[in-house]
Amino acid sequence: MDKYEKVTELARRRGFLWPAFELYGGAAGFYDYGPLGGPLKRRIEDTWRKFFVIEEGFAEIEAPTIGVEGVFQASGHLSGFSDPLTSCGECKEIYRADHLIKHIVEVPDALSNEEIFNIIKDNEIYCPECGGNLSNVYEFNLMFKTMIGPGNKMPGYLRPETAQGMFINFPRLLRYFRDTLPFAAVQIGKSFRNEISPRQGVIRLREFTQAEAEIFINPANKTHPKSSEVKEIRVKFYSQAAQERGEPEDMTFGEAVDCGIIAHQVLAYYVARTYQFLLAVGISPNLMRFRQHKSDEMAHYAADCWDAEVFLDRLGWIEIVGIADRTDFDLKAHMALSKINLKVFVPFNKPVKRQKLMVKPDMKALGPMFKGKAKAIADALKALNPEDLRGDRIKINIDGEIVELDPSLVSYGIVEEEVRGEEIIPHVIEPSFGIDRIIYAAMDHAYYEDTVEGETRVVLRFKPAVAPIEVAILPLMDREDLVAPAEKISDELRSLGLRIDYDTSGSIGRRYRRNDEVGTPYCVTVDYETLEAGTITIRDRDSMKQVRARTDELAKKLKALFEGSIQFQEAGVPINANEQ
RNA sequence: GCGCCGAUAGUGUAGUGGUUAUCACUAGGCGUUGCCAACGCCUCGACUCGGGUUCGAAUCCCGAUCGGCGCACCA
Repeated sequence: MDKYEKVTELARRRGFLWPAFELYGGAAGFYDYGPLGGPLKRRIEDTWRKFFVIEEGFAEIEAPTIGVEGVFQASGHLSGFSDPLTSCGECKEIYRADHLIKHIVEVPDALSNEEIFNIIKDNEIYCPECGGNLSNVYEFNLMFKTMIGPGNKMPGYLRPETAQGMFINFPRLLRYFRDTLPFAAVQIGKSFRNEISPRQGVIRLREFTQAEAEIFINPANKTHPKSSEVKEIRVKFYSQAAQERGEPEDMTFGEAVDCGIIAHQVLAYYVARTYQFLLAVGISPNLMRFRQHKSDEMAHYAADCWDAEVFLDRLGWIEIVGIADRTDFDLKAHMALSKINLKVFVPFNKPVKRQKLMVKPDMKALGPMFKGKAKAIADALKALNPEDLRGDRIKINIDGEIVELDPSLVSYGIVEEEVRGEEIIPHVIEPSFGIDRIIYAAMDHAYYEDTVEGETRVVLRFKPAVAPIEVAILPLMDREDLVAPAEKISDELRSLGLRIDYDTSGSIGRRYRRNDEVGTPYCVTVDYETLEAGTITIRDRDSMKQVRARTDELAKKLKALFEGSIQFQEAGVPINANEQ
């Protein structure tokens, strides 16, 4: 059994991840989070919130998972997500139908499936592999479609990314942030892609969870005020050049920006924050690297794009986060389709004085003269240069018709005006996290086996901040005199908000092993000394060592352990379990 | 979507055209047990689904579903 199998088997058996709809035969690409997977996911999301909502001050919003057509027309998902396919009747090979006719038609995108098929037939195109006949052209769209309301009037689509929710709320977000750049909004939620062939468990899902941030910045200033806080952090960069060589290179974020490997400070800062977040949820730094998109895989509008990749047993290097400078692509697209101004007014430090040509058409004269065309003529006049306005006759072109005017019909002059700022379209830095993949990676990297007295001990070495169970309360034996105080301790710790598991079944060793397997950082045992001396023992998952502490100090000690303000040995008096 | 391979308790497995489907671990109960998967007894628990062949199918055949691998896809 390889590690992938061990981890997925453990995840299934102990209630982290379950294939969805098992009762009815299942469906590929859908998973349930079980009683331990649910809390693990929530705690990883909460850690993300701590990093990006609390510490970075980004605004968390929640948009519908179903979007109307315009959203995905503008985003490009409706056209870009829908590929015309054709397959060979002989060898069953599948082809992009539009790619087969690229040498015949300039823009195959513009054609219907039927037109593409006709071109394939008329030009006698056969299967490039075996020469067989090609089937009808059909559409495969990765968007899940539905209907909003009765009557099939309004199509809706399950969102393929959470990002659009931030883009289409841009005007309200801008107002919320008092019309000032930079600002950012985030969203944690479900996205949906009707993948052709979901594989590899939770790595490729049809319904999955994303945590995305859209950071709107002024394109003229791609520096970050906190970049000095991360510039000494050293990671493995797998830049375009490094990929050519086949070897990632170790350097600090400061160096990566200085030598131009990362496009700019803002991008570097959020790549660094991503690194810190991934460490916080238990991704191993040795099994992590940052890979730059090659120019041919980068979206055409992106200025630079870095993926956080983790190494997973059997699966290899898997992308878990993408951090892209999407420039002004998204806002421009929504501006073009919605006709809503999504620009931001950015004031200059000092107002600029500027000479400006002022053209004043004499509307009183032009109106009666040209009637309906008067406005078009006036607009054309305003667009002219001073040279054109001089001379005996002014010639303008209105929809191909040359109109000649007497110069007396328009007056003009140079005026001085004060310009206080300019309208810009913000650029967007987008860190996009695949939460499900991060959860799987956190389990894979936490998985650990050792051998104790000839038995294999399986441990998930979760960070306490993400462990689904934080403390197990275990009466040494299932006896009333031990059970009663143990229940009391459980209730007290629960009232403090700790995730407690209380277990009396089987031997103490068996319960330790069970808790190791689900990653419980600390086990507390209640024994006869609890009754006599008012003390309990605390057991550390990773070292299997125990200390004895006062029962009335337990909550305080646990809190300190979780905060990392004390070492385990400082939580009480060390004891050697084997001597007892 | 295509090709190859697979599917038996919670997990890992044995096995067969014909009595009540094997074993281990797990889980639950009782007893025992003073700190790292102890022990004894008891108990729960499965042939992925649909169709066909057959007197009889969990076993053979076909299809579907799910999973693994390869190809394709991954805006």
